[in-house]
Amino acid sequence: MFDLVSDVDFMEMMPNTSVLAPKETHSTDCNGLYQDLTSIHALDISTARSNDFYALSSSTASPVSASAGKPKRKRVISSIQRQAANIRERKRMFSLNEAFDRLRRKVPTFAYEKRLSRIETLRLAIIYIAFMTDILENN
DNA sequence: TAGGCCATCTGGTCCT
DNA sequence: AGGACCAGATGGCCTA
Repeated sequence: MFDLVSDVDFMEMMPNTSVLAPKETHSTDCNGLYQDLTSIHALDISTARSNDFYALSSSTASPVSASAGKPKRKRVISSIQRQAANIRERKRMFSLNEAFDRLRRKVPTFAYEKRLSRIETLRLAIIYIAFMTDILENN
């Protein structure tokens, strides 16, 4: 497999060619990792809120502010709050991946045998934007 | 089997 | 006070 980011020569690319028609993405494969978001959204995070507590950390291992030497307030959360935070984080990562999928569809690729990884997508997008900018500036 | 990629969990920090 | 964001750790899956 060639190095997609470093080997792609955009000067050889022309708009409206098949190059600009990226292969269908695999946004739903990934071993079912894009699980049913409806179930995630259906979860009622609000119920996870309760009489939670912050605690002023008093242990010796408590973090210390980088700027000041005073002990920092350490957040102590219940397991229910932790679960709610996990759900929020999953939703956040899901929306991030959706954005990556949208970007993948905008970035021209060769008939690629596999989906671009996130880092490949970003690098290719950078190159593509630079290429298009160059075209605009030279016209 | 090693390395790459990804999802998930987790705790810390920032922001409202 | 709590949600958003971030980065590190971990484990699973896939491919060369």
